[in-house]
Amino acid sequence: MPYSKDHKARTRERILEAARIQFNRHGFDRVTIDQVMAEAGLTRGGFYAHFSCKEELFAEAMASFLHGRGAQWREAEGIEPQARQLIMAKRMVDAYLSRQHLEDLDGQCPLIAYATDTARAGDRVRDSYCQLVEAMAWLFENNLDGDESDKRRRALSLTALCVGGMILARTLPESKIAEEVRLAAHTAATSIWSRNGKTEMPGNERLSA
Amino acid sequence: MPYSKDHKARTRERILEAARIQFNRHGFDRVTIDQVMAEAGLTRGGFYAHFSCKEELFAEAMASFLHGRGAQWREAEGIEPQARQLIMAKRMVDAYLSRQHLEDLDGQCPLIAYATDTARAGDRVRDSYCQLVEAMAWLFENNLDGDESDKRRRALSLTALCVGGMILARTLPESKIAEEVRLAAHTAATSIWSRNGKTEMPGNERLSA
DNA sequence: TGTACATCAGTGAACGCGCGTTCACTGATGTAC
DNA sequence: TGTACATCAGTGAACGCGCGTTCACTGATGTAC
Repeated sequence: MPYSKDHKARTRERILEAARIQFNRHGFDRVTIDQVMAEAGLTRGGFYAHFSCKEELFAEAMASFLHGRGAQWREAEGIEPQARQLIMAKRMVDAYLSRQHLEDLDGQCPLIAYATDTARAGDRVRDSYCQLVEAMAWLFENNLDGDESDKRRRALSLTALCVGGMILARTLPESKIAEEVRLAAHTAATSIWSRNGKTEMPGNERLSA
Repeated sequence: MPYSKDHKARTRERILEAARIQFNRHGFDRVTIDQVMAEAGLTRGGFYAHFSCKEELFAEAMASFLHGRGAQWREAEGIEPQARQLIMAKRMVDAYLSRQHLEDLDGQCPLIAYATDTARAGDRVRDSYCQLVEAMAWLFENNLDGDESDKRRRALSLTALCVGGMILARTLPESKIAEEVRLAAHTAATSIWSRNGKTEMPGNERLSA
């Protein structure tokens, strides 16, 4: 057994991290395998010893966020999943919708950067995306007050608001409105996490169909 | 002057409509000019008599939505911009977050389908995107109650919630959670449009920086 | 301790393909006479 | 009314380039003896 046991595993991690950053910056289609491998200090040919195809790399890079860069981020922001207190949900919302997070293109949450690419990709990629949504919703849900179904609903709407607000702010040209959207989303999110108990139900039958 | 006056203009519209649909389905990078032109009943070479490059086509196709397919959609949903009544904001929210809209990939709002592609494109494309955001926020703003700055804020957060909820619902694998997100976003949006007066302000100084 | 060997992570040239863009040409149409 | 002509929207072959993927090879390293 040449090379130490975890030699290949560490190389794989390097490729994944390089890929995650490149995909964040340029999107799936505009990142080449050459680019990723070069960024990881390797050459093209070695790629297929680690991944079966480019799309698998994408799915794995997205999945790596949760326990990699995402965990660092949660730690830095003082987000402890098990805390189970309202203050934690607020901290999440504040950090997620912060200007720092908006500007940190390399470290940004994949839910923001990969949405459209994922919608057009295969099941494996979409499953990775789904797991991140579940993880984010879970973090919110476990740190809200109220009855179960209401907590779940509010957690999911917070997720939609955080991700949606950041996607818009990132997509709009750097201007007044991008900031306005981010801040408006934050205000609305603050209002959702601080409101306990019931919210109005939609009255449109098409929606509950 | 061979060909009637508006002959070329009509051809251009055909190309734009074909492009809008193809971009909705497959995204900017995966749509070829061949594909668009064939869909419009033309051949490759004629393209550059109408547009200077592929990205210009993208910007124009997005811009064409507002007065084209988007106008049809608003009409079908009974959304009259000038109505200035709360019920109109509700109708917008209901229609935007409806299952019909989610499933109508070809007619879907570009804010949902083009977000990530736009974030990586040039100024012209981003300006088109910005105009659509402004238009949507304007529609909300003019149909809400409350003081001006509060209306604006709620209009922008409704926009973020509608777009974000739909992007997530579209990106997640077809499953329970995709529906949950869409419905949760709708519940939260309903709560925002029906709430008049002040909402809590964020308490984090970083956000107002 | 030192040497030969087997393993396999990584290399880099090559393949095949498709795409954006260009350009010389065609042919349908409105107009001048 | 009919014909020759000018215009220019649209054609389709060709160019140049880059990318995902393959594959025969290299060479660094741990192990057996």
